[in-house]
Order: sequence, then structure tokens, then C-alpha cells
Amino acid sequence: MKRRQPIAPLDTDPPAAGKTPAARAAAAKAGPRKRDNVGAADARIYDAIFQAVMLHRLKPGMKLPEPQLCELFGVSRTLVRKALQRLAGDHIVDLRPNRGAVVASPTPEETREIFAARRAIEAAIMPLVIANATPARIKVLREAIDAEHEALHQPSQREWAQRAGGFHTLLAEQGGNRVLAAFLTQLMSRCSLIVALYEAPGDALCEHEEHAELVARIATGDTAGAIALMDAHLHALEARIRLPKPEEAPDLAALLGLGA
Amino acid sequence: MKRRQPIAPLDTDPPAAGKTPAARAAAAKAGPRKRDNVGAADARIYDAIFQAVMLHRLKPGMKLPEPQLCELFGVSRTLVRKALQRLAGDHIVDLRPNRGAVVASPTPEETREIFAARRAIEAAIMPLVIANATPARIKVLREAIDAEHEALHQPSQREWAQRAGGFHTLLAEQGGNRVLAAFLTQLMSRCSLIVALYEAPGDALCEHEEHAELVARIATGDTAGAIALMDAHLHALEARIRLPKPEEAPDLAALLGLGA
DNA sequence: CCGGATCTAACTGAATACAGTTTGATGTGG
DNA sequence: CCACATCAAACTGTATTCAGTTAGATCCGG
Repeated sequence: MKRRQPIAPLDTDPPAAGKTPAARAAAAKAGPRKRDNVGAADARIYDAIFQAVMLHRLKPGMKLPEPQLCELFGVSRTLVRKALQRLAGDHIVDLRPNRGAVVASPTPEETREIFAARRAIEAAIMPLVIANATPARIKVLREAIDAEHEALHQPSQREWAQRAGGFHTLLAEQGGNRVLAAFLTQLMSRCSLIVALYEAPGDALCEHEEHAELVARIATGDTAGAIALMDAHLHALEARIRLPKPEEAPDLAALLGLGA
Repeated sequence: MKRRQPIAPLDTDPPAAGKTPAARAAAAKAGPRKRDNVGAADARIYDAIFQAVMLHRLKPGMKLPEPQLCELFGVSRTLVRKALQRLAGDHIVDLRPNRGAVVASPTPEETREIFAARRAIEAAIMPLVIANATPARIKVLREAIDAEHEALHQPSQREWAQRAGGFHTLLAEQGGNRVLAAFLTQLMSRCSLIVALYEAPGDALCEHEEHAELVARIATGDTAGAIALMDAHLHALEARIRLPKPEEAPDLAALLGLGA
């Protein structure tokens, strides 16, 4: 017999899960197909997996079997597959033909490309933020930094506040370009996978001081300075990732004792 | 009775289309489910629609009814829907709940955001291209420009060669960052929709001279110059789009004769 | 002849059914 | 005791079915 260990780390939210297909059918019989019941179930599944990945509760390589997701969310495979396909489109899961979905594992090469892309996007966002800056918005940024700083002391909140990357997301919002913001969202989710994969010394998190200094430069309208600092900030973050180096990434011959 | 005018402008490629579901079933009966027969049918559908949009054969607002796509490609709605969902994820089609898929119509606001994002991405690509530049690669770029210039004289090829934006795609490839290249691909497809929507005087195309000058700056390693020129090039392209201005974008009151 | 209610074919959304594939477990020969 | 063939449960891929919605066409009153 095959093993079937359940997926714990998912937050299934609204409709109580765990119903069997039969139970689900019975419940549905109540009214003649209630439509507005829960609506976009696939979005719930997408979000639950997305958040679980951001929080490192789902780690790279973990399997996501469709039948289990069906039970957890109380829907048919149709909607589960829809969600998984969207997640695959965003490179959060990997859909291996005939072998099911797993949480994606970015390669070292992809890692470099993702960070380079992040630097490009976030640098491009800085002038937009500065152009839109108002005292009220600067205040919002400062409060976000304080909130994250605060959250560091409550261990339970810490992961979430930091890993959601609220400050960077907030900057993208203030930039006002939703296309760039969407790109950044995707890149940040992939960064979360990278951090989970190549776990760094002391867990790779953003430096608060750099965020604060960044806001200072935004407030004074120092575009070049803000871009330079953001670039350095992201380089530092990348440097904290322990990428498997060529020497650690061992060719087969050596492992087999066939080396020089 | 409802009208059902067929979708002409699609290139269905491999397996002869137009089979009825019954005919398809019969054909499949031949062997006990041949698998490697055509394989990724959804990719074929995706590509066909993608290309048709790039060539402006499918224009914004056009409906894409699932049953017709099923007949055209000889598959069930399952795969058609899969392809449409991917296209929606890339903002090439718009999935209106209960009302079917249509080719997307970017708004003026989205247009500005898309072009701003394109400038950011393509600017970020320039230093990568320069860093990777070799005489051989420069030659490839020059040949691409020549080929596009050539194609201008064959009206049949003209559209394709120009609208596919081969030169920009080639730069993205030479940059060697596949994440940025993928972002650019998406942005270029959306630009194609924009051009189709807000048709410009003389059809908005890239200036060849600017491409040639760009290669010159790449060849001499003039990073700042290349970035600046690319930025200007894309600004010029955007300027050629006739965006509906506030005065053309008519408030209802005026149209009803209730204005001042 | 025009505007609006009514009907229904065509269509979309989601579940289910069915055909294959993978993969771990079991059994067997060396 | 281990390597390998065999088997079946669990799972994935695609088609099909069923329920509900939309929207063009028809019918009717003014």
C-alpha cells in the first residue's frame, strides 16, 4: 500500500473542509446549486498555498497531491488543478508531467536571475515613489518600518511580517505602477522559495536600518541615492543567501571516488 | 437562433481540425489511446492565439468561444480552458465570468504602466547585453536588423517580422536573464494589443535607425548611452500611440447635450 | 413601426467518469 | 540477503456530463 501523509501547513479558511465528496454532494443538494456560496474557490486555494510558501510552511520539493487538496478545500479536482496551474504560471509550484505538483525549487542560476530582475524592478520603482511622495505617504512608510521592527520582538508575528516583505510591497504600491508591482510580487514569492532552499546564516531577512535610510532618501527626493541604496540593499540580501558553490556542487565522479 | 460566426484567423497547425467530437472519438479508438500523438495540445492553442494576437489577426474585444476552439483544435473544452486560463494569466485574453473569453483591451492607464515597465526592463537588459557582447553576437544583432529591414519590402512578411519585435526579443535573449526576458515577452504581447487598439498614424513600428545606433553603442560598450537611447526609443514608440485624451474621452453629460 | 417581455439555443462553470501512468509493496530467483 | 520482476493502490490527464447563465430571436402591445 502507498503512504499518504497529509498536508498540514495549509490554511483552508472559509468553508469547513474535510468533507468527503459524498458529504459535499449532499450539502450542495440543500439548495439547487447555491452559487454565491463561496465563489472563487480556486483563488482560496491559490492564496492558501501562496501564503504557506511565503511563511516557509510549505518548503521547496513538498508534494501537493490533488486529491488531498480536494478534501482540504471541499472542491473537485477541476478547481484544484486551476489553482495549481496558476501557481505553476507564477513559478511557485512545479508541475511534473504525470507526477504531480511540487513546491518549486529555484536553481542557483535562476536565483541569480531572480535577484538581478528584482534589482531592476525595484530600482525602477524608486523614482516613481519619489515622484508620488507626500508627507502622508512618507509617514505610512515610516509606520510600516516601525511595525516590522515591532513584530521582530513577537516571535510568532515575526516570520509573517518579515517574509511578506511588507515594506517592499508597500513601496511598489506607492510607485503606482501595477504592472511592476505584479512582477515584484512574483519575484518576492520566488525569493521566499530561495531563502527556504538555501537557508542562510541567521535566516536572511531585510535590514531595518537600510529601510529607514531609504525612506530618508525618498523624503529628500534623492532619486540617485535611493536607487543606489536599494541596489545595495538587494545585493546584501542576495549575498546572505548561501548559494551552493561549484566546490559544494559536487560532480558525480568525485562522489564515486573516481576523481583525480 | 444565435449567430455563430467562426474564428478565421487561427493557425491550428498539426492535427487536421474540424473533426466533430464523434469523429475525434472514433479516430482515438484506432489505438488504445495514443499518447505521444500530439502531446501538449494546450500549448498549441496558446501559441496559435498568441501569434494571432501578435499579428493583429485577433483584435482586442474579439470573442473566443470555447466550442469553436474545441472544433478547430480537435480537443475537449478541458484543454481549451487550460490554454485560455494561461492566456488570461498573461493578460492576453480577458475571462469575463459566465460571458466567455475575449481578446484583452488594455486601458489607457494600463498602457502607460506597460510602457513604463518596458522601459525599466529593457534598460536593465542593456548592461547585461553589453557585458555578454562578443563580435559574433554583435554580428547576429546586425543581421537581425538587416532581416527586419529586408522584410519591410515584402508586404506579406512585413507584419510578422515587425510586430514580433524580433530585435527586442533578441536583445533580451542576449542579456541572458530569462526572468527579465519572460517579463519582456509578456509586455510585448500587451504592446501589440495596445497598438491594435489605439491604431497610430502609419502604424506604430520601431525605427530601424534607432536599432542600428543602439547596436553601435552596444559594440563600443557605451552602457549609459545604450540605456538612454533605449529609453528614448521606447518613449518614441509610446508617443506614436494615439491615446484617447481626456478631451476625446468624453464624459457622458457632454454627449447628452447637458454640458456647459 | 417601435419598445419591451418571453423564450430558448448556445455557452460557461464545475463535478464526474474513464483511461493511463507512476510508484511503492510484495514476491521470487540468485 | 539482495537484485529484479510483478502487482495494485494512488494519482494524473483528458473527455464527458450536468447545472446554471447569457443573449439573440421571436412575439406582443402600443
